[in-house]
Amino acid sequence: MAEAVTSRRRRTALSRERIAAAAVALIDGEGLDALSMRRLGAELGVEAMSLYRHFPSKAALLEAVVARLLAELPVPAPTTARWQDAFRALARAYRVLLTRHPNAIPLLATLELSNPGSLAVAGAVMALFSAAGFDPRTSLYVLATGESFVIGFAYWEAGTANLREGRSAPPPIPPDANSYLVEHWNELTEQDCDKAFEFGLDVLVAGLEKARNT
Amino acid sequence: MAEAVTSRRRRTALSRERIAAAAVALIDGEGLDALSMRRLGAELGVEAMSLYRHFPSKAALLEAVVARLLAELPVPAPTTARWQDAFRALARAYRVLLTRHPNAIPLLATLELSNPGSLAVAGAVMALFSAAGFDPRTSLYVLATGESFVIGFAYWEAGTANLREGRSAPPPIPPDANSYLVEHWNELTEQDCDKAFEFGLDVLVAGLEKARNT
DNA sequence: TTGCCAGGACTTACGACGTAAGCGTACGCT
DNA sequence: AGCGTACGCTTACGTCGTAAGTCCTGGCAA
Repeated sequence: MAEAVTSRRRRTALSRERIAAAAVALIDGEGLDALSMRRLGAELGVEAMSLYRHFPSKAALLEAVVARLLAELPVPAPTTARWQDAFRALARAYRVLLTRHPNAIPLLATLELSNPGSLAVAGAVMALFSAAGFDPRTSLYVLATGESFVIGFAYWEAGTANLREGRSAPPPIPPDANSYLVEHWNELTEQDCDKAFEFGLDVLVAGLEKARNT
Repeated sequence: MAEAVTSRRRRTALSRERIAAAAVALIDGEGLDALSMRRLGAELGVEAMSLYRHFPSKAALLEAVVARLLAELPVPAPTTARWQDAFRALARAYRVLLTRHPNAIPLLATLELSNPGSLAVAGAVMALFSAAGFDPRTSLYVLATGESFVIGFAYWEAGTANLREGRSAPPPIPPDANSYLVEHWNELTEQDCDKAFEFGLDVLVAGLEKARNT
């Protein structure tokens, strides 16, 4: 009876990993608001309070969720590639992460640097830029600028999603809209977020190149 | 009895304006979570349900809060100034707004473009950049890039506040931190957000100048 | 002046939330 | 065989947003 020893346990045992995974699935599938302890418990075939055996609070659970999401982001290794390319690659990877988990954006946006995963990435990024010739203080500013752009862009993308997909009132142009707005309404509703992101990336890289030479 | 005619009314009458103002005050003073209908009612000397006479839902109230906050942002008028200066001025003004209401950042970050105030600003900004020689589509990208940076930076600033003010564990350096991180820990804890923001602004403007000439 | 009406605040109630406290049980040791 | 403990369950409290209905009061018509 080596295998079936545990008879049929309640399903498979609860664990931090399993709980966090279910939480991510729930957030992705039904939004951040759907993630309540009771609901998450139900999803796992368990009562809400059972989860507290594995996490001291919902906040702790959310931390684990963030860590799990951040693990999807490859920490950049020291590389021989041009720093411009490394920067672009990292920013794109971060955006992909946020795009795959749009409902988790607020979680990742309010990231405290106390999060170990977050610190690891931050350290690697700063090392990368220092190696590229930026001084440490400036490397930090570069990190702040890059991360700000990616996070902010995720909100932009989410905030204009209704517009782009025409899910809000067909043309909700307010009557008092300024004339420029009406004239170029199409630009707003037909915008291409990939292109906008790449535009921002180009701007940042060009600006950073100049900053590096001063 | 021209004045005291209404005898002593319950205080001063409730109104959308008064409610929204109290909501902003409550958010600023005690955080977004403190804003509950019951609590807000109490703040106004009134029961929670009375507020529903003036707003159909809490979401509607929050919209009014956002509108009120956005009204603090001066909509840029067409100007003869260099577009670089106008861009910087607007970004700084937005940051000031977010800094004065840090607890409201999530509200402003999730801004849908359906918000009239938001649309007005967006239109003005795009008009400004078009006048500066960017084509309309590119003007939109510029708007997206700039707003993303400012919003994202507000989160960065909020997320590193504990670190900067040393309110978190004195040095919460994780033991497995990469060596670069340990070595330059000071850069993280002593960072100057004003300088970081200005750095990002410089980068953006330089990058935009280059984008304009291509 | 009297009477009515409507607007605006109050009361009560429901289901969901996070979580404190304590209980029962079945597994893995010795 | 017996026991300790890890882990899930139950109950309960105070909070939330808000649906539904009640009651007071001030302003106007007659």
